[in-house]
Amino acid sequence: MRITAKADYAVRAAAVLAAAVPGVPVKGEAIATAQHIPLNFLENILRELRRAGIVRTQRGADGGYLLAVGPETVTVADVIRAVEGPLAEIQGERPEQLHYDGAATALADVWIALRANIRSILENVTLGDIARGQLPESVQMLVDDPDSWKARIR
Amino acid sequence: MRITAKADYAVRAAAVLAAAVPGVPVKGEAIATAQHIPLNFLENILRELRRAGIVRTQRGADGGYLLAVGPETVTVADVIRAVEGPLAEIQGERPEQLHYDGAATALADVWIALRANIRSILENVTLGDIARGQLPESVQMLVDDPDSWKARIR
DNA sequence: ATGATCTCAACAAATTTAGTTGACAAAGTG
DNA sequence: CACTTTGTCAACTAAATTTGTTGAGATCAT
Repeated sequence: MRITAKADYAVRAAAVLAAAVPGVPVKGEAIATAQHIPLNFLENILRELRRAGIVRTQRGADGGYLLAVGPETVTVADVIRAVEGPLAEIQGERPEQLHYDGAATALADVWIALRANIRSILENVTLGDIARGQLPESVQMLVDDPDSWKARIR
Repeated sequence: MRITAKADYAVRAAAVLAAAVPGVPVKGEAIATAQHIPLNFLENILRELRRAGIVRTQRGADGGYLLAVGPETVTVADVIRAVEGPLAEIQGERPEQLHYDGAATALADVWIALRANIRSILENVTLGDIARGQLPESVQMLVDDPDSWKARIR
């Protein structure tokens, strides 16, 4: 269960746009230096966000990238899906398409529940939330629980 | 956020052992055919589960694999950690070790909350639960919610 | 001893990840 | 118009990860 560099970069770049003055384009290079993201790679990512309708672009001098929609209407899940596809996959299949035999039959339900819990975080945090530094209460409750911060030693 | 074939195989193999008659070894080949897992790959995985103290082995004729501990004391999270390392990583780092700048500062908390929600499923389902086909109520509630089954169209 | 079974290191093909490169297109400025 | 700035895009690539396979060996019960 890993978040790739690409997905992480995408959310961070989108957060920068969410925090920018509305209507004023932010240059790719400004995003790259602010978030320490390789510029060329970032441009690939921003182009995918544009194709997904999350980002708008302006070419030429004084050009750059802008959010295509309001920061409160785009969730982290939207951004990740735009660059990586489905939020949760098991061996490349969506959880609801699996079927297991014998002793493992109930495992399919575990994956369904897992995806539901992943969604309940990623679909409830918007770019605006991140840019403002104010997460929804249901998410903040988890952050405030000391247990959430403990690394489980293997 | 994907579950690899290896992690999926590991949980399914462990579920087979959890469902077996206690004390009687199950042959690798029996697990492989029951769950449609390539035998050689499965043996690699079972060896890792043995090193993690989850599985016990018996060599020779009438040998095979057994759970080293009670099925109710091993969680899905334990099995996945044994073969894949930490449950949730962002760019190879644990969530609590991240720090972001500027507009993305709050993103670190999102990853913490995400891991907490992943754990609340995977650390609360045991191999016994899966083998019996009876998941904990908090997990089953999510499975019973029709929303959990909908594929989000991108 | 013998056959069944697990052990282990090494190898390897395919895929994914994380980028880089270079030619091009559009927008604004002088 | 020429020129600079910026995004667009396809193609390429190195490294890591995933998903296995192979073959020689160790161990156990009979």
